[in-house]
Amino acid sequence: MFDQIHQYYKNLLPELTDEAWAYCTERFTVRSVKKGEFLLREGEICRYVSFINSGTLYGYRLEEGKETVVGIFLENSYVSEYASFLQRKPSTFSIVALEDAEIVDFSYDDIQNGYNQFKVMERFGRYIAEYLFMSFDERIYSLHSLSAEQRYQNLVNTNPTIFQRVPQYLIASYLGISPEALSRIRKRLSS
Amino acid sequence: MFDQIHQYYKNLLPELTDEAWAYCTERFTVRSVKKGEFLLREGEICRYVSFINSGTLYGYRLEEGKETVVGIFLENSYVSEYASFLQRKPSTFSIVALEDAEIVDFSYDDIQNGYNQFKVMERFGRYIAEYLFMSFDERIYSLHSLSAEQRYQNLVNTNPTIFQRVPQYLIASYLGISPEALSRIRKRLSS
DNA sequence: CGATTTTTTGAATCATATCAACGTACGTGG
DNA sequence: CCACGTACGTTGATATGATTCAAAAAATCG
Repeated sequence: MFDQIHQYYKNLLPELTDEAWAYCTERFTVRSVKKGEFLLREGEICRYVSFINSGTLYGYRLEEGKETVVGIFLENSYVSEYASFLQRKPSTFSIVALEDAEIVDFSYDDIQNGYNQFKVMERFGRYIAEYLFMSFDERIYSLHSLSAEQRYQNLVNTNPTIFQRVPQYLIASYLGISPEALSRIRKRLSS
Repeated sequence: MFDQIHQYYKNLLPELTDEAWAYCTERFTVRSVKKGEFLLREGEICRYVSFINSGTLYGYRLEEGKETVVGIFLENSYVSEYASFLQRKPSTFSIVALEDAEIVDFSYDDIQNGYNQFKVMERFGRYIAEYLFMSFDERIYSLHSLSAEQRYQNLVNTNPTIFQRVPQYLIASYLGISPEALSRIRKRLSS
């Protein structure tokens, strides 16, 4: 049940204590999310950080009636609207399952309590935030300095399997281009 | 000397202890940076997180012989190549003073030691990373979902004074547009 | 004040968006 | 199991916003 997430923790934080890990496992709750179900709706406060045991989800914002994809979340990583979670303010996007998924929830209160009780948890929280910061750093670089074509190639290189699991028009939106443009880029690069 | 940074700490972290603060002040080093001087050069490992007492700096990357501005750093905030700092890997951009500046350095080793010795410092590091994450979240939104004109207006609203201190062509680069485009946007909006 | 840097303006060009139509794949109910 | 409908992907034509290049105008600095 918690094998994957335990692996993730130990990997990020070798000094994790048994005591702190026990604190976590006692509070984790496993949940099944069916394809098309919402994990979070725009405007709600995000109360959990959720580890994805299996499945794929994506986050989107409604803009002028259209979906803008802000994130794609794959297994063995976390899904959350972390800014909403941290600030306890309404989320700016919704999260939906693209496929049936199994996730492990860890609630805001349990996490804050964990920070208070265990120094090693405090460090874990720091590592998570630092990791997210660095991921965002990459994404800013991509959006700021790369062409649509380069952003596409970047994504294919770092995540070759994503096209087998996520519809192309959602990937296009995530990359900040139209579905037509992505189709043409792929055609251009394949020939 | 450390009044501003003390204010910043207490604001972010009301539970800061005298002991932890003493640890910091004993290790802070104040430095003057003249206009045009480098705080960090692309390729070097960033060894400090620096608080800006006064002055303005900016970070840029060289791309096809041109400067791409990745950040603008104003007084009473931090300047660093934090991804380089955290991972101890070569920085992807340089940092230069736009005006004479006074900064307070806190070194990597002293910070890591602080994390080990004081739980409250560990929390401080978490808060900093969480804050940076949320700033980047905003920037990604801006680059992903707003037009050049909207990004400009956004910047003017959140930071009206920046145009008095930073040349327009650097701001244009930071916004991801050409100086000519920014000039035309300003003309369009002023009329 | 002159020299240099920064900003503005104009014209040509380019990448991507948009709109519309068509092709294809997929899953569901008959 | 096939047929139909819906969702997704591709292609073409046109529109749009931003880039690039060149040059002039304005601001800044020594």
